[in-house]
Amino acid sequence: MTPAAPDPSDRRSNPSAHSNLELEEAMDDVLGAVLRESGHRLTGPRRTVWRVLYTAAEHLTAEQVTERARAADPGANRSSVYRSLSLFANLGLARELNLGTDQPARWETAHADDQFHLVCEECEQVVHHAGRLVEEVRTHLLSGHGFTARRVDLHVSGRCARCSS
Amino acid sequence: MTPAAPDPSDRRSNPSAHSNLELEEAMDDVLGAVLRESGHRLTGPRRTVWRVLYTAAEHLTAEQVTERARAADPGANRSSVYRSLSLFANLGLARELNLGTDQPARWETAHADDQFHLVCEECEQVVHHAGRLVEEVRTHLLSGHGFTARRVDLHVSGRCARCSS
DNA sequence: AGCCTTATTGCGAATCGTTCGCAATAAGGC
DNA sequence: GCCTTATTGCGAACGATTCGCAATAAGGCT
Repeated sequence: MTPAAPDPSDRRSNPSAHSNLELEEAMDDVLGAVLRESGHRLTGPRRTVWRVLYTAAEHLTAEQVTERARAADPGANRSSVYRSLSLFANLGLARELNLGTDQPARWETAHADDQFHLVCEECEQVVHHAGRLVEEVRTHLLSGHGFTARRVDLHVSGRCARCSS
Repeated sequence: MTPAAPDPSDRRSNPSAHSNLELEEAMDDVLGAVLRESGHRLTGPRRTVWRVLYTAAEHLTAEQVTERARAADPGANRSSVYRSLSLFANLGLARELNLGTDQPARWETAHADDQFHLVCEECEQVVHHAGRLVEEVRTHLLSGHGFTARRVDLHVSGRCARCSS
């Protein structure tokens, strides 16, 4: 039931290493393949949103995605951005994260969810942190409690090394 | 900086074991002490909200807290409930949890945060799960990365043993 | 017990992220 | 190129939460 979720993190390399054209084609290929396979259409707005997400280093709010999308296509529409984002989430291409009620949701390209998020309360930076920890949680819950984890969200807030002065 | 957070879970026992009066007095004592110590007033609305939270088995939304508060005091006000809840959170008496953008926030009495939440997607039940895991995360992050974790949120969604059929 | 100060309440209006309805548009199969 | 129908764009609607402000009541003081 869970669609293939390509991990694009390793493709987010220095753009100057490849021609823009190549990069764009590569992004479109990923998107086009997943959309076609799931019976959806590859449209302009979806391509734009996907490119924004794909080339973003950080986690973006829907609003930020919209702004950046407008840089490429001034007519980019908020509703469509939301629709694209949630479609991508359903297809396993993107992931929504909630850091708190006060904060709007953030979006990122999907990655295996055995990573977690560290938020520094001082510099407000959000970093991914890979580790086997999430995998441990999974197996522990399954073997010890019969609970099959589909999604694991580990969110830690505190102070990063730099800000601990 | 983190105020004392009494763990009420073990007091949430069968009400018939104690007189209602005793229970209510005990609840008020906890609340009154924390409020007084932090320079706040013990008011009717706060008492009502606290009792609701304290005697609730599950995690309640602000709306649910309001409903239940109205059972005790028909004039209970939504805004005041929100204000009480967030005050309690600041004082370490309560904790807000966010299970997703689509869901409104849930509230519970504070407990040591070395517990995490399992949400079954089938029966929609939310269970606490105690464990040393969160503590492990803390020490790992600190020693390995210099990151001082203040708050750890571990939220797992999937299927509980009963619903895995 | 009564008074005074000022924190807290209650009310409605405002905010803001997100979703929806629907007519207009454009993908992609034929 | 044509036709079907998924998708868009627009604005309005929604729902959780917050805010402003006048009215109220805690709790210290006498």
